[in-house]
Amino acid sequence: MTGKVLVICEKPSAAAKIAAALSAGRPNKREKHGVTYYEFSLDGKRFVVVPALGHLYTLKNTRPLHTYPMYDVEWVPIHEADRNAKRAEPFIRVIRELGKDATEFISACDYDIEGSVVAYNVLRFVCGNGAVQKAKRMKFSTLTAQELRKAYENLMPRLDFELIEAGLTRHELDWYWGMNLSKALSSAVETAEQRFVKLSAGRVQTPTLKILTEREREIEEFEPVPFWEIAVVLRIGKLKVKAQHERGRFWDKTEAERAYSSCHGHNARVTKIESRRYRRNPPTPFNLGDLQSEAYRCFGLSPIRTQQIAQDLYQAALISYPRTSSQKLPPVIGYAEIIEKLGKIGREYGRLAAMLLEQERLEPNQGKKEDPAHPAIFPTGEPPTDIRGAHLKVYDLIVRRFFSVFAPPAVVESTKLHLEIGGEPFKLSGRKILDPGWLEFYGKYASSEEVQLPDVKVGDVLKAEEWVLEEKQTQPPPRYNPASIIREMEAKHLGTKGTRGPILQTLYTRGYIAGEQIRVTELGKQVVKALAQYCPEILSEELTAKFELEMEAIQLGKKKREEVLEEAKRKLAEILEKFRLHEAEIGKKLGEAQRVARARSRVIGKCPRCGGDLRIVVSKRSKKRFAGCSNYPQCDFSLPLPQNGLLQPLEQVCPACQSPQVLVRRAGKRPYRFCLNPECPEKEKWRGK
DNA sequence: GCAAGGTC
Repeated sequence: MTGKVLVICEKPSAAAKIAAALSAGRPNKREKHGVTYYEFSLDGKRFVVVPALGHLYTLKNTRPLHTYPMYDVEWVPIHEADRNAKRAEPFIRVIRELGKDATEFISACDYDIEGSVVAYNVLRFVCGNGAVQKAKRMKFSTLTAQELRKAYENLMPRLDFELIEAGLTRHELDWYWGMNLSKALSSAVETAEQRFVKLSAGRVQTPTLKILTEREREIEEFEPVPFWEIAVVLRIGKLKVKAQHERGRFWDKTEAERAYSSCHGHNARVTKIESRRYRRNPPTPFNLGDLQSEAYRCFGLSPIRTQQIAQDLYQAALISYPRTSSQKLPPVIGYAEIIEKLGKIGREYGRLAAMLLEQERLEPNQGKKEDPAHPAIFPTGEPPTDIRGAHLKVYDLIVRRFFSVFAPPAVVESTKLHLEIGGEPFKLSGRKILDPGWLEFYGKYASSEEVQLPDVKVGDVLKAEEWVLEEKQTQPPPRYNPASIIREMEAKHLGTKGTRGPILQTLYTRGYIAGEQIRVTELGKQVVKALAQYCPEILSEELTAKFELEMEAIQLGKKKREEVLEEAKRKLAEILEKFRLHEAEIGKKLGEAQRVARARSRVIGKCPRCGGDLRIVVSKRSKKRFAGCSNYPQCDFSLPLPQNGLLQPLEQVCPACQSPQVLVRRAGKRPYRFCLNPECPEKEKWRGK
């Protein structure tokens, strides 16, 4: 053997696949300091394939961030900057030890700007000694053996420096903008009120907050307009149906009343029947965003919780890599084999799998979105052994979705009956599923419901039972919920698949937003207002777009990193200077808003004794927390609260007893609902056990 | 303290 090749991979699972592909399935698996790596020989050389764990290095300020602006940052091992990143340390150690006598280096991280930076930092900070100049690059778009081997055969002779430069710039720009603006916000409150409030702004979080604030404004400014609707309840045999006036909304009350009195007391006559058949195509394979959206719709799981569950399922080898944006399933994953294995898991899966395997062809209905390193999420076919609760629900959703994408389209017939009631035109719409196709595979997660229509023909007279004139009001646009805002972020290219959930969580943690139906707090509004005045750039998703253009220019060699960074510093200096001049007034408003938001976040519900606000209070004497009335000492109503974990008031009252509830979040545990009523019938059940 | 990005 004449040399030693060190292959650096993005993560442990990628290292396993890359080693297997290059060694034709025969790598020697080894372990050092708890890190698994692989060895084999190839082309007369000794290969060592090691994993990173995503970014092993991060940007850190070289001196304390007491004042702004501040641009002095350096790359440090991530465990030195983040106490929760201890597990990264052994990876650096292992790579250092194995790389000592390496003669060649290959960057085999994901082929995107972050992956390029992961490998580059490892090469320059861990391997040293010209590793950067010597290193070659593997370029692949999925981690399949075939493509990995091809990538090795067509090895790029040098690192992808253009991509690396773009990535380094992205990190620094985000740090400059985010840290400095965050510091400016917090400093403003400190100047005005001599107290510290943790505030933040950033390229992704702030435009997201802006979108939510805009919706808040639309809702506040919304003026409802009254309208009238006319419905007639018809009975045909056992079937009871509701026909609507063809005009839908009447904006004029007298017109509505005139139409109502015309039809009142009359039966309906069928004047025309229109029906049309159409196909509803199967859904596309899940990427992380789609899974988060569906898990929220079907189970009410928050995007961040779904992400955790998917990660757990992935680590249990039950599903493929979940942090993907791909909606495509390449044939190499082996459709039939997975479906067969899933079929053995249970009777229902068995029945569905058999139906799919009987089809002439297995071809997934793929979506348009792609991912540089991973296919869409799919079940591996491994039998789940010990999964329960939400994990089981998400697993089932993923399996059924996987089945569905191979199933035929559903055939639906929609029918519209035109009716005449006392000279007024009415309509009755129905939907019938002629062939369920994929709907049967998606099962209870499919939303399409049939609307049954009576079997009638033109000229038939249907008996009317009830005539209804209803006054309604136009509704404001709906509030975003965690799933819909994440979809919006994706549509506007804000954040990445893995960061959208956590960034939304940051907005909650800062107290900028609250509630399942997301409302922007007074604090969130004031942050947006202050930034709108002094730094409109950070509010708009265009900053992300601008960043992308700059990154592209760097990748094309049209711009230099230093140039882009200097430009950002100049811009920020200008913005921050103006901001500082108004620190006191900005800080006063932010501080006041923070108090309002904090007070509101403690309100759990109404006091059942006096109607005041029931709030979370911490006892001065015992330091214990309890729910107390805002009218204390006039009203001394109180209830006990759990003492451990973070409490989050819930909008919905307890389904069993209609009392207010809080969500209890404890580190590493599943959040649970706590009903304030000590006598809640649900708790009685538990006591009995 | 404070971002956004990767990872488990």
